[in-house]
Amino acid sequence: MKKLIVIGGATATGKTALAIRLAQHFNTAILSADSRQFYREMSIGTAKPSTDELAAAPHHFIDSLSVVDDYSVGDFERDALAVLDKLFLKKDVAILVGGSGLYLRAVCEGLDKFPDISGESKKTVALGEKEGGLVWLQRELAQRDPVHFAKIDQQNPARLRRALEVCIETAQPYSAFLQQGKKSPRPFQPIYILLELSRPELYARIESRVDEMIASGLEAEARGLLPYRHRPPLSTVGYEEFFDCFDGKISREEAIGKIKQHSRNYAKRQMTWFAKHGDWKVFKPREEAEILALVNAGL
RNA sequence: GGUUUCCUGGCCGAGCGGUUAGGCACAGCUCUGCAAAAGCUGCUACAGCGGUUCGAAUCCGCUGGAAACCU
Repeated sequence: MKKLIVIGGATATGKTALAIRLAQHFNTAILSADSRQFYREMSIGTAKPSTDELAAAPHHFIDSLSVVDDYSVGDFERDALAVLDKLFLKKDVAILVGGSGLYLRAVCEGLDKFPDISGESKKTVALGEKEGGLVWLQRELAQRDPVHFAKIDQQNPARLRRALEVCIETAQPYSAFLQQGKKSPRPFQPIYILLELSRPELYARIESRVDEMIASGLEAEARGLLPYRHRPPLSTVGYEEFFDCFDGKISREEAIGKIKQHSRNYAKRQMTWFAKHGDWKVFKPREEAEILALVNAGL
């Protein structure tokens, strides 16, 4: 059975470095599951691997998209599986790294199959929401899919929107697509490795990493992306704060402080996700020897 | 020394006799296609001391602190 080494962890825990070491050791390639490092226009603010790091091992899904492209977890699941199929023709081990929990899960466990949503359906929902707000979304979904409506967070517009889009697109309830038969089985076995740092260590690393980003020119990168600020990938820590700064809403100093703060908030959410999803073996970033031992034991 | 204004939770900030204002932070959490997103929960403070009142962050007095102006 082929093995997929899955490396998770909050931002700034050292996932990139570990992935490269393991890729070199097993002479294999890395698949990035980072929902922001896909975009070639966003490098400094996403802590993308450096040119040297990219040269140190083959990488997939870094710079694979432009901020004007539409992309979703579903697309990623499909694309990643395709890459893995090819890779496993020649290798017994591959590596999947990233901080986007849902993306990791999509590859390892799979999501239920949903049809693509047309622009029409999205427009219908957007218009309804614009005119009727959250209440409209709630009423519509309650009517079209009472089963799912009862289960989800009814205060969360993003959840309501998505379910409603599926209902409108397919003229079937969203819940009809859930667990329709089993998710397609994976031709590999994941080995889950979670990198963890103590809260103080993590926060200190986030702080210094943000300082490095600033020194490397994050502000200029953000300025260049100002025309794309309303594209989904730009709702990202490190960019939104600078947009506010360019708008004159906050000072540069405040923006930097906010970036640090929001990175901590983000890291906390990631930790919550990883704690609740998946069967992770937890390590400190320095414990490379132990990690290798674990992986070898699994081979 | 005198006059005036101000003092609200970690921070910002409403309030002007009877309400948990609210936002941010912080902490905890949710999660099947915008996921670095989006959402939920917790966090009852009014500088101190007296007084008025059925009831005071809100009115009065004293004390302390801050700012402005005057001499």
